[in-house]
Formats: sequence, structure tokens, C-alpha cells
Amino acid sequence: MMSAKILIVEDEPAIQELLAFNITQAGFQVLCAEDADSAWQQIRNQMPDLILLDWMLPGISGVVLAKQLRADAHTKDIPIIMLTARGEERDKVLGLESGADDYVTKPFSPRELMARIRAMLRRHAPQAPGETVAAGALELSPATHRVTAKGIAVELGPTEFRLLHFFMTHVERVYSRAQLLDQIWGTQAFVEERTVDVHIRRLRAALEPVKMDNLVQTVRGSGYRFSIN
Amino acid sequence: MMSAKILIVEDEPAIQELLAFNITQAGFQVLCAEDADSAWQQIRNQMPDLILLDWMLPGISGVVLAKQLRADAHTKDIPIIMLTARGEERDKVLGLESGADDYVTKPFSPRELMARIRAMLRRHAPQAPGETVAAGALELSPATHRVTAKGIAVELGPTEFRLLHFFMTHVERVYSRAQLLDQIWGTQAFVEERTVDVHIRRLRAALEPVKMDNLVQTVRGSGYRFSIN
DNA sequence: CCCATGCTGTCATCTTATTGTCATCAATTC
DNA sequence: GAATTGATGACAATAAGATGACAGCATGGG
Repeated sequence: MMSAKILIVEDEPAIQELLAFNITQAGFQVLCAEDADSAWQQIRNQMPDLILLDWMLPGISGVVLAKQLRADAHTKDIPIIMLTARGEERDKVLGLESGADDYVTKPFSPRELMARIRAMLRRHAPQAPGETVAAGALELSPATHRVTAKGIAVELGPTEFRLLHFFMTHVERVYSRAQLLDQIWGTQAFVEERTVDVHIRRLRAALEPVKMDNLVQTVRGSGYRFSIN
Repeated sequence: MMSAKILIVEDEPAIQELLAFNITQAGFQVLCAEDADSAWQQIRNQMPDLILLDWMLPGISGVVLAKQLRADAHTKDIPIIMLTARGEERDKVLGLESGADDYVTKPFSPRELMARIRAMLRRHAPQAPGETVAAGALELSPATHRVTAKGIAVELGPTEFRLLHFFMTHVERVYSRAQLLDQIWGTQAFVEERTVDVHIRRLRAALEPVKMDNLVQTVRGSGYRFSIN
């Protein structure tokens, strides 16, 4: 999964650093801002996936910023976690009413904060499972993560599954190894092009028992193609 | 008909007792909580059919709790009756907007309260409290909170029970740990994803004596799947 | 009220499936 | 038949899941 970008809006350097450290540690990308203005700037440039917002900010307060964020069509769907100093009920209510999706009271435990961040992100990014795709007698269902050929189960590793899924949704077209790397492994992966060969072979091997290995075709000098012929 | 479970969320012991007495008297099951946290706990364990919610609560207020309840897929259909101290219209509106289905102002007459509760339950009755579900030789009955395999009782803890129930009602589909956390633990719980593994193991261990542990399948890289194969 | 018991969530550790890379072999191309 | 280009089998590193242990709580009896 592509790591999410998290914007920290916090004026106190010490806390900002603490947050940044923990969040980076957890494998997320971190953006920082000390006030509402720089927050907006960051948002325009980077469009974070989640915002950690300090309740008290110099100038425009966190609550106001949250309201602004909610009012803007571009940002109204970004989940906001409010950081409040006191655990006062009034604050909590206001925080939630102001558009924050969750709040954490300082001092907070890194564990809890990270858990809340993850929960928020997970809820907010409903993965589209995708429809069952078919090619000839081959069927692949992302929802159940199963592949069958003429009703017989086909065993695939994760990478081969993704590879076949891509092929079945992009039939008849030739893809170079580089293109396949981008599509299946993602653009940031640093993997040898030859590795594609190996996975192609593994996919073929998995399709061999049901005599469908010939669907994965080599186009010499160009790459590979999936075809129902 | 199975008597309904009613959760009372009220911090004042005197009122809580009064409510509990009346409601028990009327033949319902009573659950109690003094604040939002213990309310959530009760809900996770017992899933009430109706919630009586005090407007003013220490910590997270009743309004906020109501909103949270509405936001969670598991609880969003549970009818909520809000208890407000003052009869102010503003409060009432807010209470209703916050997701409450009805409100009663304190001091209230037990007669009136019970009438409203019954009306609410009656209106909301068509909600299937959970039919007995079966998968192969496995049977799970939410009503009796029992699980049997080929007639042999299967011992499960509360979490494993909910997990199995979810699986049995969502057969064949793969769920990521994150999705299972949302579905079984609720969206507000902050729990490690690895914890899912442990409960999966416990569920398998419980199903092992009846040789049905293989129904809970691991889909490497994706999550888990329940399947009758 | 206190203790026994059971349930939970978390860790640290162990196991195993999957991955990426090579070296080598086979085929095509010119 | 030399030079490319792809196929394959082996292998070590890695990542992901399974498992056992454990401490904190909650629950329910006594």
C-alpha cells in the first residue's frame, strides 16, 4: 500500500518533532506546518491524506482551520484528528462539531495516536474490491481472491495474482517488462526487469495444470501479452 | 419473542437505578454504563436493541456518543432515546440532529418512558436480531449465543463468536485485518492489526476439535477468508 | 469485598511462503 | 554460427503469518 501523507499542524516544535518522528517511524510521509497559513500552503501543494491539527494555534485556531477545511470542496473529505491539551468535554464537543473526525488529548501515547491514525485512514480509504473478471474459462475474483479455470482452483502467489488480474483486465495488448513493473510492482519499486520473466514463468506454471499457460504469450523484443487464443 | 436488551447510559446512580428497575420490571434485559467508554464496551459485548442515553455525561457527552454511534456501521441502526434534563427546545433539536430517535425530559414518568421504549422497539422490531446461520455442519445462533458443529458444542469467547458470526454471514470473501477490525471491533477501537491474527488462531483452535479449523483460511498478503471447502 | 477464572491485546519468536537475482541453457535472429 | 533475447532451476534473503507466553482487566462467585 502506498504510504499516506500526513500533515501535522502544530506550533510547538517539540511536539511537532515528536509527532513527526513517530509518524515517520510508522512508515507514513510527514508534512509539517506551524500555523493555518503554512498549513494551507502545504495542502495546496501536497494534498495530505490526513491532518493532525493542534487545537491551539497562533493566529487562526485549529477549530477555525478545521471549519475552513470542511468548507472547501477540495479538502472537506480529508479526515482531521484534533489534538487538544485539556480533556474538557466542552473542547471535545466543539472539536467534533467543528468538523474534526477524532481527537486525541495531550499528553497522548504514541501507540494510541498511531492506532487512531491508522483507524482513520483505513476507514477513509475503502478499497474498491473490483469485479470478477473472466477470460475464456478462466475466472478471477478479487473479492474472494480466488482463480478458477473450468471450475478448478488455480493456486497463485500474491504477485502472480496481481499479474494475472492486470492481464485479464488488459487482454490482447503487449506490455514491456518496464510497463509491467510499473503496473504490478508500482513505480517506486526498484526491481530488475528480468524478474518479470521469472514471475511470468511462475504464472505459466500455475496455469499449466489446467492447460491455460498458453494464454500468456511472449512477444519477442517487446514483452508479454495475454490473449484468449 | 426474545426480550430486548436495553442499554442505559447514565452517570447518576439514582436515576440509573430507577431506570433499571422500571425497565427490568417491564421484562426487558438491562445493561448499564456510566460513561461513553463503558457504553462502548457494553455495546461491543452485548449489542443492545435500544439505548437510553443521558444528555449530560462526564467525559464524552451524550450527543457526541450518539454521533459516534450513528457513524459506526454496527450501531447506526440502534434506536436511541435521549434523556435531557431541561425541556429546552434547543437541546431537543440538537439531540435529534445528533442522531437520537426520541427524547424524554427529566423528570420523566416511568409510564411515559416505558411507553416510548415499547413504541420505539415495536417500530424498530423488523430488525432481525440475528437468525441462526449455518455453514456446512456448523451452526451459530446469535439468540442463544451458541455454536455447534455436527451437534457438538463449540466453545468460543465473545470476540471469537463475533468473528465467526461475521465470517459465517460473509462467506468466501476475503477481508483484510483492517476490515475485520472495523467490522468486529468497531471503528473507534484502537487495536493492533496483529491482534486479528491472534483471534483468528483462537477461533481456529476452537474449531479444531470438530475438525473445522480449515474453514478459516489465510490469504497471504490480503487477509482471511471463511469458506466451506 | 476479594479471589479465581476467563478473556484480551501485545510481544517475541519460530516457521514458512514468497521474492528477487543469478547462472545457465534454449530459441531466434541476422 | 555468433549475438540477442527469453526460459528455467536453484538459492538466499525477506516478509508475512502462526504460535506460545504473559500481564492487565473484567466478571462472577463465594
